[in-house]
Amino acid sequence: MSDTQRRRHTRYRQQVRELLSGSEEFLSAQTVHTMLRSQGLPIGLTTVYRNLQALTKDGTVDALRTSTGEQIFRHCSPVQHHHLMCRHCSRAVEVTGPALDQWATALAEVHGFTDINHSVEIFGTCGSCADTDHQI
Amino acid sequence: MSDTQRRRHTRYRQQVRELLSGSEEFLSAQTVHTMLRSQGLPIGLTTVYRNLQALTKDGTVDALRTSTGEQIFRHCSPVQHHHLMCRHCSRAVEVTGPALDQWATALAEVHGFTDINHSVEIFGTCGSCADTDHQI
DNA sequence: ATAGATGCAAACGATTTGCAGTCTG
DNA sequence: CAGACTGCAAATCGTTTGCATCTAT
Repeated sequence: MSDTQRRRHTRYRQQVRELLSGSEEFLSAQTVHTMLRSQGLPIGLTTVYRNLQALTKDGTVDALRTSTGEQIFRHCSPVQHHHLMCRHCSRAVEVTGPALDQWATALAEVHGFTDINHSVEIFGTCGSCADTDHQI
Repeated sequence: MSDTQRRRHTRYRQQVRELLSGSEEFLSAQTVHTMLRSQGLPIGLTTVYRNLQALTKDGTVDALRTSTGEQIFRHCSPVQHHHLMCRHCSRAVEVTGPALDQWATALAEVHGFTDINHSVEIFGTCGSCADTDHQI
């Protein structure tokens, strides 16, 4: 749960890393697996999971949880940004909040916390879905 | 997925609601189940899940996900507050951020979103865990 | 009566692990 | 060569569902 052991340089880990580097989206392990397979890479789902885990542990990628409990990953971005997503169509808008980030950091420090990391998820009904008169 | 159907007034749902009303903590379904059983209530785990789901749908309780993907519930509080938690010992501090809440609401509206709901989770290493020289 | 509520067992979906074979440093 | 890495199948774990049985209204 805490070892950042020596890693070998393998083709698959490299591919997983590259795929994430080339996307600004948060992707699920299953999606990463499907994408790599469709690129003709015969990688196994287990390997994808293990590599995403390793990359997360090494701080190469960030991991998050969707509201359904599914894990999603994205390459670490220098700028922290958050998400505004529609609970009906899952449309997502990336937003940043410098003030918010500072607040979170300061707040955590005041409470004696270090090595801070935070995430903000805003859920709502987007315009088109509201129009469609979706039942909640 | 969207029906707030007519609910009957039953002993079990009442107990689940009361248990949550009496706690400021976020509790998992399993915990709620265990607590009710230890009170001598012969309720089934399935029923706990179904009631927590119903209460969440009716807006009586709020549901969240832990970093392990587990769902946790708490009675809705009039004031929105967020969490600062230690990634090692899971110690949590409740914090409020009026400015943040306004920012989130305004931001969502600007993007045409309605029926907004947001959550902020801040993770870090708390003082005691940092002292203990925990391996990351 | 009649539709919602409940319990149990089986089903599920995402993630993890055991194990044997493979490959990197 | 030793220790990482990989794949497959089986195991977990939290949560959901099918179904027959109760029970509130």
